Order: sequence, then C-alpha cells, then structure tokens
Amino acid sequence: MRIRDEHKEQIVKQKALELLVSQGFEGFSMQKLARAANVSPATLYIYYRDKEDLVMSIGREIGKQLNQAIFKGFNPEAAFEEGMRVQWRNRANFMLSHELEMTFYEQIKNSTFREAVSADIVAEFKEKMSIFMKNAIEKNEVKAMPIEVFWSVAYAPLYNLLRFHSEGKSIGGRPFVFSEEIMWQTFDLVMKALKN
Amino acid sequence: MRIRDEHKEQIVKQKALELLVSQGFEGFSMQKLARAANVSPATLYIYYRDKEDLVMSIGREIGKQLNQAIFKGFNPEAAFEEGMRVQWRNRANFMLSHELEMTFYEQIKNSTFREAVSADIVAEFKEKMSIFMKNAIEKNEVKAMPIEVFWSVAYAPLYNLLRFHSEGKSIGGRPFVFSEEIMWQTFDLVMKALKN
DNA sequence: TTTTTAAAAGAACGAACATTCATTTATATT
DNA sequence: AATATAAATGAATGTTCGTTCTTTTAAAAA
Repeated sequence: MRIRDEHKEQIVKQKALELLVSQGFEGFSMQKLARAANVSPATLYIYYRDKEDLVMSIGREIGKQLNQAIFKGFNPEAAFEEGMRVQWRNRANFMLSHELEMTFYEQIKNSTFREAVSADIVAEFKEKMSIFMKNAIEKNEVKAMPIEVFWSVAYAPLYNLLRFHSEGKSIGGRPFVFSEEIMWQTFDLVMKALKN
Repeated sequence: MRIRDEHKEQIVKQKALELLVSQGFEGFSMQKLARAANVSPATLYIYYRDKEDLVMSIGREIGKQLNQAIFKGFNPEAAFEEGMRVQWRNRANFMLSHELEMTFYEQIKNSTFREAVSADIVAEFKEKMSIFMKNAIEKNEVKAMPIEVFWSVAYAPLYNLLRFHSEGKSIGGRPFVFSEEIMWQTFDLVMKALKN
C-alpha cells in the first residue's frame, strides 16, 4: 500500500490559506489550488470530501489552535486583572505569529461558512470564561453585566488594534504598527472601564 | 429614446445586496442576480461595467450613506461625552435600520475589494474626528493617545455588540438582543475608560 | 519477489460562469 | 406619424468551475 505524503498534504493546506487570503473566497478554486500546490485536482479529493469540506476543515483547525492558545496558562481562579492580562498576551501572541491564519479566520466568520467554524469554539470559551467572570463578580472586582457587553468592551479593542496592524494602513497618516507599548496602553484603558 | 427604468435599477441593487449577504461572494453570480431581479444578464452590463464594478459601486454607496449618517448633528466643538454620544446614537441608528447593508459592508471589508471601499471614507472620518479629538485633549477631557487606540476603545465595542445582535446568537445561552439600555450601559463603560 | 492497496495523476465531464452580440422595444424628438 | 436612440432582451460565446473517471505509481504485506 502506498503511504500518504503528509508533506504534500501540508503544502496543500498552506497554499489554500495563501490563496484564500490573497484572492478571497470569490477568487479561490480547486484548480487554482491544485496548480499552486503542484498537485493534481483529483488529489485534493483524497484529502477532502469537497471544496466546502476543505475550507471548513482549515477554518476549524485554525479555530482550535486559536482557542488552545487563548487559554494557555489561564487560571479561571486568578484575579481579574491578572487573568485578563494573560488573555490579552495570549491573543496578541497568537495573532502576531499567525497573521495569515487570523485574516482567513476573520474572512470565514464574515462568510456563509460562519456557523460551522465557531460553534464548538464559542462553547468552550463560554464554559471557561463564565467561571472566571463569576469569580470576579463575587470578589467585587468587576460589576455584573451581560457577557456580550463584557466581551465587547474587554476584547473588541484588542482585535481592532490588530486589524489596524495587519491592514498596514491607519486612520492617521503614518502607518500603524502594533507594539507591546500600545497594547498595554489600551489594556489599561479597558481595565479602567471594567474594574470597580 | 427609450428612458431608463430607475425602478428596475433599484430592484437590481436590492437583490444584489440580498444575494451577496445570503450566499456570500463565493455564491454570487451575475446570472443568479439577473434571475433574482427578473432582468436579462445583459441589462446588468448597462448599469455596471462588470461584476467588480457592481459590487464596488454598491459597497461605496453604503459607505457614503454610513459616513453621512455618522456625522449627522455632530459638532466637532461639542464637549467630549456629548460628541461621543451623538456618534454612538448615529451609528446605532444606522446599523439597526440597515442591517443588510451593514452585513454586506463588513463582508466587503474582509474581502479583496477592501481598499476601494474605505479609502475616501476613512479620509473624511479622519478629518472631522481629529478636530474633535484635538479639542477634547486641549480641554483636558481626555488623554492624548494614538488615534487607532482611541478608535479601538471608543467604537469597537459598539460594533461588536451590533455584530452579536445581527448574528442572532450569543456567547450566553439566550439569544442576544441589542437594546438602548445595553447600548448606554456599554457607552458608560467606554466613557469611564476614555475620560480623564 | 509478487501481490495488494491506497495514493496520486491527468484527462475529461457537464454545469455554471462573466460577458457580448444581434435584435427588439419603448420613449423623446422631429 | 415617422425617426432616432438608448434601454432591454434572449441566445450564444469561450472559459473556468467542481468533481469524477481511468490509469499509473509507490510502498506495505505476503
């Protein structure tokens, strides 16, 4: 029995990401991918059931990686600001070292493949994060609020900074560059908003 | 000379929006649009140069509408919190009354058509907003900070709430519904972050 | 070494794609 | 009423699409 070439499979995955990010969903096709990966179109159907399966598999894999990265070293029993600091550091680290993946992930969340990607991931986030929040509220570190409000104030600014960063352009004239300093400056503002 | 049917043109625009939002860029085609709008494919090429022109025209039009709505009644000389309140109200009003348009606008910003849509819009925002910010800093209402940090803290939470709203689903178990109350609760947190 | 089996390939399929062409239709002007 | 002209059409263009077919290739098992 001929053995599957894992390296070839990796190349397909990588080229798919590159193509999807550079050309968008509308410019992505199985034949282009096959050409880019130096593979027969038929080979793609050994690795994936069809085009949808390919896109969703890659999307789900990135989602899992992201989720895992986010909770690395995160202790739901930790003090509020400390826990939040870990979350910000984890998210920023992952995003800066996986720009291609994150761009694709944002793309897929604004596409018809939306649901499939985020279902499990949201569930895991909810489970771990709600314990952390419950603790913080009980310890009087933060006011009770709908989790959507919390999420929006706590993380949306960070994601937005990173979006400015990877778009390369800015609202101001000079190009915006994300840095540790800017991140923690923003973090302090967010803490000021959330902490009692 | 036969006169152009403006009503028909409107239907094409509306159906294009509906199709793009429900099927995504990858599921959108000129032939599908023609069928949905009860029009010959050739007619689309009377209204638009090609597919790209169609998508971008619609995107740009929404961008202009959004920008106009945002600055309605906005006075750059106003006090910081008051000015921000106008901005939040304007943005929320527009988004809630143009959900389809906003979904499409988010889609296009995460696609290859990105640049073309936001160029002018960002320029106008920068011009008007920088005066407002300069005033607020001089009046000691808010600390100086990079405009990207300001934007991320000031508006990203609002956009994120509205995203939760239109996704219909939530992090929590119950479906999330955007409301005036939740909006101003979030606004207060953001003000706490930004104001001196 | 031979057999077995799945990986991989290349050519091919009909379907759908963006766009154009030749023609018809409706209206404003003469 | 006749003419001019741009709107609108349906059919057709060649191209690319996703996917499958048949065949070849490579490695594990015999």
